[in-house]
Amino acid sequence: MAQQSPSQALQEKIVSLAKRRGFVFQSSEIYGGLNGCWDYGPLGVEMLRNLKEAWWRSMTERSDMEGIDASILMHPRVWEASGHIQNFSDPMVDCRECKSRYRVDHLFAEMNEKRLRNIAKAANIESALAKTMNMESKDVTKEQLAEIIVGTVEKNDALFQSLVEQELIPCPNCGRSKSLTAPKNFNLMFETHIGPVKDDSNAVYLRPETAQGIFVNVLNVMQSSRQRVPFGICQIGKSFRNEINTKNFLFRTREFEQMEMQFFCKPGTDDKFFDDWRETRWNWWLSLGMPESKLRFKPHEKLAHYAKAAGDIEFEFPFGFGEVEGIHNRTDFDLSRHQEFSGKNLQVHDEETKEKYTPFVVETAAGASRGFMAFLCNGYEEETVNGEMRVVMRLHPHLAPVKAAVLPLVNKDGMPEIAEKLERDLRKSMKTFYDDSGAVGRRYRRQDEIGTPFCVTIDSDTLTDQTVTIRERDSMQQIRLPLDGVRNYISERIQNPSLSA
RNA sequence: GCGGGAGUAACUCAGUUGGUAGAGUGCAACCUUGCCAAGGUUGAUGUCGCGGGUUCGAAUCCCGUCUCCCGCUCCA
Repeated sequence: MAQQSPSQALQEKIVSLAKRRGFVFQSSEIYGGLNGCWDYGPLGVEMLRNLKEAWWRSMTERSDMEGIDASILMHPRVWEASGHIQNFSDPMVDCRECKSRYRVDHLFAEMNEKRLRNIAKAANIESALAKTMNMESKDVTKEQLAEIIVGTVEKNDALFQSLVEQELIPCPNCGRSKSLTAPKNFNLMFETHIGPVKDDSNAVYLRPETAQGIFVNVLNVMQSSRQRVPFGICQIGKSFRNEINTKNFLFRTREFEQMEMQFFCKPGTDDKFFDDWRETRWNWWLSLGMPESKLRFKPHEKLAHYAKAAGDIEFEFPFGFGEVEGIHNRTDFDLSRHQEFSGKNLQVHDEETKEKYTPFVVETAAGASRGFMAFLCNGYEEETVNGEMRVVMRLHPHLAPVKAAVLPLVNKDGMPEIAEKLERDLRKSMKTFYDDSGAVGRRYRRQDEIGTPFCVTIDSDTLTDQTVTIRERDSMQQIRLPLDGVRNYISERIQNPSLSA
């Protein structure tokens, strides 16, 4: 067995439990699996639905919010407008010697000016560049130079290779010349084709983010719902990114689900809404049982091309802190671009000042798959009870896939019949599980492992006085209740977990 | 994509110098059991990740490949 850290062991235990109990399976496992893809099993799908439901309700139960569900396939021009066509395909090169990999644009961005000028000269683009920028070649800045070179080189692999051969582009890591491979294009969007014939003219993309489905529908939503700025639109849905490397179970996958909200507001109010949403979203994670000690808010140092302010809510996974939700001030970038590319007016009218403006957008984009994994990691706990190890998944009752298990203490004297009837009754209002196999203690532990908050046990007293015990997952304590009060009791405790027994 | 580790039952893992696979847990059935898992009896389940090669014979040796984990890289 390879040496592994405790956190690595923890992650493997969670992955193992997830499979064994039906939370998450690897995709296409009987065929050897598909890299970076996972399936949700019977318990996983319940929990994921609960998570999305909790998000949806918290977001839409307010007067300034509407929901949509946009198509995954969108007009290809959407991705030109969003910048994904340009920014989401980064040519990369490898160093044959030291095995380092670089993005071509990074390669030139790091170079000093002298080298850049030599390259421009060698590539014979210096004068062309000065002409297009309408200035003398000596006045062109280092950054502009790098930008133009990148633009030229990225479209011309032969040119790049000839520059490498001329020893103008050494490897930044090992310094060797002539060691870089030809640029390889990594398109981070999945491409498919509309219609039965595959050619470039009918290419479409699986969306790499759900946001654009909201932006392109902003007029439709405003007109149909009579919302006025400020207001938000939210959506839950799958997105796809052709990641170079998948990693860490559900954390970095090629197909993932987002829970996303775009809030449209007047320029000048965006900073306030950014702060408000950051706080709202932070508190949402806490409301589902995330301890503040395992969360942090990390502001972005380098901002994306569209953002004015951005930061991530990060959870401390076994492998370290990782983003579970991003909060971005996207400014008017997206709507302006769609306005430009579609030719449609996406401005709104200010009643007070009689001015027109393009709304600013504050985005909250939470990962459903990542959140799911975060709650599993957070809930997993091993503790010692009477000298035995107990594995308990401390999931918030809203998230728990099964809310209540019904157990006959023993399989005789009519206990199973009463238990079955109770289970049928409870099933109408919550997800339940009936278990009559083995000793009751073992059945409790089985439920602990999948995070079931309550177990109801029918015993011999039930036969005479119509009462049952309810055993609570975290404390393992039991109370006695009348049989006909069970449903209300559990419903209330799920609704408001802070109520004590 | 590079480097390192791993892949044998649902899970965790044994399997010696090559001789067609075992344990524990789990699962199923029956018995037992009256509140915190591992009492009893019986039973089922294996493309040894996949493909090829060497060999009379491969879980074991060789090559390729897939998947997972770690590090680098990447993550508009």
